Amino acid sequence: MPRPRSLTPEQLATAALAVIDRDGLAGLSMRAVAQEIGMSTMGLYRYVDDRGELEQLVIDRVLDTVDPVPPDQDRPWHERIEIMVERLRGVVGSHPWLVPLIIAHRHRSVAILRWSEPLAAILAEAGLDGGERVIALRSLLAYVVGAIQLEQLGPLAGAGTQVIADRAELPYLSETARHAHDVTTDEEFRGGLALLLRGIGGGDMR
Amino acid sequence: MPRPRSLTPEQLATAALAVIDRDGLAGLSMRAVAQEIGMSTMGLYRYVDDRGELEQLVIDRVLDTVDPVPPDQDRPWHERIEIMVERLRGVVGSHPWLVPLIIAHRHRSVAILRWSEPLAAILAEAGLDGGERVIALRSLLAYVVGAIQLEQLGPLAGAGTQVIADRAELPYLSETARHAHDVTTDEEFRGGLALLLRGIGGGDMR
DNA sequence: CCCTATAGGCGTACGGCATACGCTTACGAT
DNA sequence: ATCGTAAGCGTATGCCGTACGCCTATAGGG
Repeated sequence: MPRPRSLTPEQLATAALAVIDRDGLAGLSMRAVAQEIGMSTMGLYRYVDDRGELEQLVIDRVLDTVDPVPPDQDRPWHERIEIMVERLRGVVGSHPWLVPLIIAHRHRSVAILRWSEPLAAILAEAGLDGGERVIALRSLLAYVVGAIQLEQLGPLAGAGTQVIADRAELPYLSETARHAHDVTTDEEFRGGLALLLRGIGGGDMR
Repeated sequence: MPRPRSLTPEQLATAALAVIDRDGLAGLSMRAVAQEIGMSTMGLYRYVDDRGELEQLVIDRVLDTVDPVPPDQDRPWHERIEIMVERLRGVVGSHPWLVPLIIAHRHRSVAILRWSEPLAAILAEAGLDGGERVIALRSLLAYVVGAIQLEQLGPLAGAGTQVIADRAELPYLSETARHAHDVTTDEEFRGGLALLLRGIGGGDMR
């Protein structure tokens, strides 16, 4: 009977994402999103209760693009986990600004659960049960979350690493930093993941 | 010749930390800190250029309390790494509010470098060189950063885990969640770290 | 075809934030 | 006693999220 809505939640999320991609997370405000859409600021509040809900909309929209379909069962389990993890990293890595948002709203996102399900299944298939599986799953999550942030905040090949390399009072650390250029971002991520997977597999990648 | 300063940077950091511990990170503002000290808001700007510098002061003050002294050389290398990592976790864990600040300002903190140095040394002693050591060090850092955040944002024993346990459409994940109560926070953290260390050690903890 | 209930959309206003700018004032060296 | 310097403060600006109340477009019933 009344006036119909003129906006879908997707359009809202898309507009907010456009603002973030253009002006960074600091540029995200109710005013900016309203202007992006061409609506008044307060008009947005017909669609979301508050700013947090808009943020949730954005991260849902992004995380929904992570493919949750279990990879080919013929591959060894550690390869399958690597595939799943790389999918998440790929999606999040293409919107680095909103990593903090994802961290903050992670527990309210259904997409991340749908993504975790095949991970849990693969771990079960690898022979992990009960507490072992809990720990393996959480460790993977911790590694992914931490690695993406490290990558985004201070890339291995960045200026910060060079500063470390020049610090004579930290011999081992600076020597390590000097080798950082040999390691690409992808190698770093996959290398660390491989270490974790080797640990999960008991060392023999069974 | 001119009027002397009435505040040390430590006092400033202590006041800001008091505000955070009392009112949370959201309660941290130049006004709040000024009030805590008993000074006007703008008076603070004689000591810091902007809010970011005050945040840096706070996290330096906290991270400076992390013991960087290398542990007893007689212990096996993986135990020594565990000791170092637990020291960082202990300090950060007692100020959970400022985890986001630490993440954001990590690369400007000297304390974290002083803490990383023995870590790099121990890894070298474990036989890791060049790219291998780079990856191992970054992985440890990524794990620690991620695990502390996961722990703080959604404890394994918390309500979020229960919600997952009840989701019938995610059988493996919910079955995993049902075992979460068996795992304490410490076990989770050490368990994941042990997996990573096992991977670093090549599976045989040599 | 008009009427009207309903919800969409908007304007204004409030309190809080960081901080630029300029003034006043306490102080130590002369 | 005087004066240059830097400490500390008051005010103002332009952001922010959002509570509240108004106006109006619209679709269903008459």
